[in-house]
Amino acid sequence: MRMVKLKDIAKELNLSVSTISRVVNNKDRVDPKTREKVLEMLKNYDYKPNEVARSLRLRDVKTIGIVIPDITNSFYASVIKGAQAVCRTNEYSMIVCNSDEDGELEEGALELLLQKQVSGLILSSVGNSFKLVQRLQGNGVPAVYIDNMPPPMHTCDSVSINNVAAAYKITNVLIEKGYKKIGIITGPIHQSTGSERLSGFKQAMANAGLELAEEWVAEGNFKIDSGLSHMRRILKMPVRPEAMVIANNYMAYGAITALREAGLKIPKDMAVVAFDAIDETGLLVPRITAINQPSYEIGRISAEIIIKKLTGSTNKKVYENIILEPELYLGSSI
Amino acid sequence: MRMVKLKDIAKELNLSVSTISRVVNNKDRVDPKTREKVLEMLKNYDYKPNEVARSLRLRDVKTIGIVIPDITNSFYASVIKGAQAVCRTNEYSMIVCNSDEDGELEEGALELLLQKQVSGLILSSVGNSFKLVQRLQGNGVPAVYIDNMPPPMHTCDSVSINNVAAAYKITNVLIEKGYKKIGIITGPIHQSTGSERLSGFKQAMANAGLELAEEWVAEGNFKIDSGLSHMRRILKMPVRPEAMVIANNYMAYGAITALREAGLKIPKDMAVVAFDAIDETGLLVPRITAINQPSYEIGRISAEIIIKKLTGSTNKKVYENIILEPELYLGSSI
DNA sequence: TAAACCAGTAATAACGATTTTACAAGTACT
DNA sequence: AGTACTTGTAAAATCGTTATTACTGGTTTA
Repeated sequence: MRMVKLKDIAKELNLSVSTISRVVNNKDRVDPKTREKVLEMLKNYDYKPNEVARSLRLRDVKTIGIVIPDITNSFYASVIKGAQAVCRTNEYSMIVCNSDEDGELEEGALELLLQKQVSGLILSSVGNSFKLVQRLQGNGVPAVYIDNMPPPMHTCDSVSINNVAAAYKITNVLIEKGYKKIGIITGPIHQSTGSERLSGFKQAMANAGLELAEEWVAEGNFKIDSGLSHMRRILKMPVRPEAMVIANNYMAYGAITALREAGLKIPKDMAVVAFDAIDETGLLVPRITAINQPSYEIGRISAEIIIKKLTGSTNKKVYENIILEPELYLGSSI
Repeated sequence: MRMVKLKDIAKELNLSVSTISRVVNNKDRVDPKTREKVLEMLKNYDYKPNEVARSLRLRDVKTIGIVIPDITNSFYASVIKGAQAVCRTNEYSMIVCNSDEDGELEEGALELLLQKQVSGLILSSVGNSFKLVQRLQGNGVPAVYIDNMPPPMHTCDSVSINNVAAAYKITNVLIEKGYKKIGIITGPIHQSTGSERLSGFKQAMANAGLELAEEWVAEGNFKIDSGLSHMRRILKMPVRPEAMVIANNYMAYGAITALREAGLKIPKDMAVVAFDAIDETGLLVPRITAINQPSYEIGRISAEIIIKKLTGSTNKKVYENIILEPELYLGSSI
């Protein structure tokens, strides 16, 4: 059994396709009596318009593409969930692509989305796909960067937190507690999240007049293993830091594991602060003090920006750079 | 700047659209010299076919739809990731829909996917959307159920674990350790996961000749709160179970929280076993003994079944019901 | 009463691709 | 030399919609 189409309904009622279409789309210029008849028949056959044909004709697929590094990271999952909620109420759907933290795969995903003619794009970039994004934008596709910002940020929309300020803030929490020997495991330096969090950390240290020990500054890759290995390495040093800032949740898991391996207690032997909701179970002891990004909101606002640009009369060339306020969660890890 | 299309290239080279199309699709019957010229021009303009038009003509959108209750649940996120990997290598994309555990929203999502003409469907159903799924199948769209099975399972493909056997097994782990007074917090009884896990539990109890105390059998809803409140209630009873089976990860978080509130230790005061990877951080103490579903595999195999049916010559009316072996993780919670 | 207008409908032309058919010129075969 | 086949290309049909234009009666207007 094939799907019933306008033509079938038209034939059944001896009407033209265009009339049926006008009924479906609730346009005027159709006799109330005819409309009645058509509506009944549509219901009989349970007619559902073919969105592919519709998209082609209207040149709009009503679909937002999202490319993120890892969907199993609850931060990104939550971003997606937020964007979804907005999409649903606006009858948009979402094509979700995992880049697996791989720049090539990210570009592949973007090309796919380009070909699929997505109406809008949400992107957390791990590579340098900026040119592709510009092409999308050139075709009238609004693009919102989240998490990692592209080099020339002012030519894109974005929704993020102020990573420099956030890192500054959480480092200061340590400093105010009296910690002086502080290290950091940050993210890849070529990603804005990595470099900005490092930068905020350094500013806080400098501002407090604290010496920054370069051997306690490690560049991780935002994955568990890198938190584990960097912390293991640091723990072997003749002089250890008293506290560590860890630039994301996964690396924190690894770092904490390294501390436990070494039989060290948090915060007695070393204090730990981090980024992202470390523990969605709420069961981890001690609770880790962390900068908590409003992930759901990031997704929600991103989708709203896109839909506003698509449906509203706002100028597409005017870009919004939304900075959200992260939440500081105070645990007992310091 | 609009997107360049076949017609533009054709005009530029004084050729017909069909010739360009044949070059793009690597069909024969085109002069090598012409092909050369065309290829160069395609590269010049960086031509990318419009997938919407293509999909309409070919009647295939090369897209798999997936509807799951909650993308922030790492189980489902992992399913998606597995399916994605397969989709990527086969140049399919995925439309992801959250049902938020709501039957109505689930149906809405399915209708959307139907209209979008998705090529295949992966579904974890929380309601009774079976009729809609049948309609999809009637249109030649392979549908794979995961997690929760529909009532007449033999008319659909499915990938799951044997929930009865798994519950039986993990209950037996408790029994072999010598626990006799055992309770359970299961999922909604109208969902197969809920009822089957309860059923396996009951079989294990009966088989061991243990008495089943009905007041220790609670029907939860797979969310944190329900684990919390049911466990609180059970802890207030005059006679407490010595061990509890919890039917999923979220309810386990709640149940463990209730135990901690009451100052009870696992497993000394009460043993706990559960379903799903309780702790992705690997930091929870004690580690919870649990049935671990191969979520990534479930996604991967689901997508493979769909793509095989779409591209292969397999009969679409022959359904596969894949039962995967879950992993038993032995923690120190018993 | 003829021109102008209107409501209701059908016919037609898009949207951007692929596939089928048609056709022209060149080559092979009898 | 005339037919048949081959090769390369163009033209047309198609996918299922929506939007524009054209047409048909009937009603209003000058």
